[in-house]
Amino acid sequence: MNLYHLRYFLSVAQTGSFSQAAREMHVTQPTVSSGIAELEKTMGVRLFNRGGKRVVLTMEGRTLVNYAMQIQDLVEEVEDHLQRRDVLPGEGFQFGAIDAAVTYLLPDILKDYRRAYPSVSLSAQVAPSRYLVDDLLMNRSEFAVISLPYDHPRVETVSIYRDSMPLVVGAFHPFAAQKNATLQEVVQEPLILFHTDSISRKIVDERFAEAGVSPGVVMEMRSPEAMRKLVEVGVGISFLPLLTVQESLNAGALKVVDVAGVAFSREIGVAWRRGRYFSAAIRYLIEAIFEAYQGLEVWEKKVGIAK
Amino acid sequence: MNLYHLRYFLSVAQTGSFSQAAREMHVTQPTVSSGIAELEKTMGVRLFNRGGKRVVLTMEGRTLVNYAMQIQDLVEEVEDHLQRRDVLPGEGFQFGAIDAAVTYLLPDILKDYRRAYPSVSLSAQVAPSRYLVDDLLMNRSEFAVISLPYDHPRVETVSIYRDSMPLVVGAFHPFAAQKNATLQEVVQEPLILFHTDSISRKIVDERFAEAGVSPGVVMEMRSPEAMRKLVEVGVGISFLPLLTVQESLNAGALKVVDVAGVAFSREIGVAWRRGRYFSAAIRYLIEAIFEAYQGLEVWEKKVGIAK
DNA sequence: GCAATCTATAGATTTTATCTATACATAATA
DNA sequence: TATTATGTATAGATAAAATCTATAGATTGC
Repeated sequence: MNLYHLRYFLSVAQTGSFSQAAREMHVTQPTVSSGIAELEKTMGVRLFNRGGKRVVLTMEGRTLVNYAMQIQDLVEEVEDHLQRRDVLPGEGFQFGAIDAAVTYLLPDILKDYRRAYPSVSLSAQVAPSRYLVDDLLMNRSEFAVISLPYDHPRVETVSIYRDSMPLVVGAFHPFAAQKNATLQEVVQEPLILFHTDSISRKIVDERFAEAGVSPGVVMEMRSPEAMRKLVEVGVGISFLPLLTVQESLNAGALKVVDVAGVAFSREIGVAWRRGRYFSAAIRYLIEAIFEAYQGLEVWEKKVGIAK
Repeated sequence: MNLYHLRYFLSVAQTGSFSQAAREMHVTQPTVSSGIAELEKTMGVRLFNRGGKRVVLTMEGRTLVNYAMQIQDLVEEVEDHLQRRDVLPGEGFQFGAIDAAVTYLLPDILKDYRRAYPSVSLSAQVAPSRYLVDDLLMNRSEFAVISLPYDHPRVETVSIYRDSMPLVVGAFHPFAAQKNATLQEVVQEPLILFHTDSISRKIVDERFAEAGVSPGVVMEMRSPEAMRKLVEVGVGISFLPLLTVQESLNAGALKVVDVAGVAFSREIGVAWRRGRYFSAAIRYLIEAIFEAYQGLEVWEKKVGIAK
């Protein structure tokens, strides 16, 4: 059974003539003849009664017409859907994002996205970068918004946002008054830092190492929000992304303290498995992120405009 | 797009592996690869993300899975239906029959048939033989039960029933008492005969012609039932099929009168367009007719046992 | 009966599908 | 970090199929 033969069959059924169907299908009459013959052979039934000016469907032929039309409709429908890159209702995809991204960078973009693709269900996985990268490598996520840098032979990244990661202290901490401090002073204080498997922590550690000092860590956590709270109530001080603490700064619950000669910052970027193909609905979201921030050109170069 | 490729595709989607799908489909892995590649090319989208131990469907791939499964189901269903010669609900066929056949010969057979094929809708066309043959030639009926003989190069016939066609008179007609009459006596009486385009009439005319007499026809009709009534009330006398008048004879409303030396009879048979293919549901009915009466062997010889 | 029109068939040709062999990439393992 | 096992992609050869041309055989309509 062959989709072309089905098409010939329907045309014959409709026109009542092999010759006319052949003209309609832009093939020769023997082609239609053998197509029908092949169908009849595999089905083991006669589909038409010949021998007149017109051929007439048998009962089995009428049965096949019923099915063939349905099959044909489905084939046309799916080709149409796919070629227009329509998304089936209920269809969706998964992506990853770190806490800061999903909380501060993406909300507006996701809101717009829902308007553009209302039928696409989005599933955002929120976790530390390294877990998100695992998902990428296992093909469980389409892409992820993670902390950079992240070096892996099978992962590509494009930066979209550089976020400073200043030293923040509670409003009543001694540093709050003096507005700046040296690294030597800082390591004397109880520090609340990200867990060692986080990229932000790695950045902090690198700066300390460059300066030849080692911090007195009192707590390690994975949740920046929790860390913010702890700093606010004076449990310790911390280097936290500006995105995370902006509100507390505005409210006066936290204060930024310059650390002489050392700038802490981390980048946030989009990461994906190298060579991955992006469906139109997914590419739309990624490109909306780049448009809102930066990196569209780099992305286009890496993925290839042609797509 | 090709049904085999769709099958490969579904297998890959299910197993997450081209190689495994190939093993499942009993083809080589490159066959699956090129099948998927061909689908992707004609659709213009990527269906799988490769590059891992397992391949993973893209959104478009998931869409195609949806459709491919439906298409596959329909294909299997129709193949099953046709190979088992099942009849789709509401499907049916048309056949022709003369009045006497549909009234006296077929009722029990049709009743049995409804039990064997309850979902098949039968449409019986009741008309004089020559019109029924027109339907056969135009492929509007599958077969017809008509009066014989009927000679046409494109129509085959098999006799199933020989019906005598005696002279019948009303209970109070003078002939009723004497039990027999000569043709010379008969032509003096007002005769009610079938219309000239009927086969039964032709038979009667031939007998008269052989005897060298010509009847005094007072009425020509197409309805044997109406003729029976007219004879009963004494409008005239008639040669009518025994099937038609049996009840009236039993009731005493009509009497049979032997006509010296002349036997009138007509045959009823099944006719079909030469070379016609019969669906199983139709053949079943025809063969039920032959089994109930006669002619099964002749039919099988003419149609071919192989079918 | 004849011309026109239809379907079937045979044989040649082209296209498509499949296979074998192998390259290349990735993931797991030592 | 190299190695092995397992996957997919690709090139070229082969097999299968679909299609075409040409023509025969049949039927309808004039």
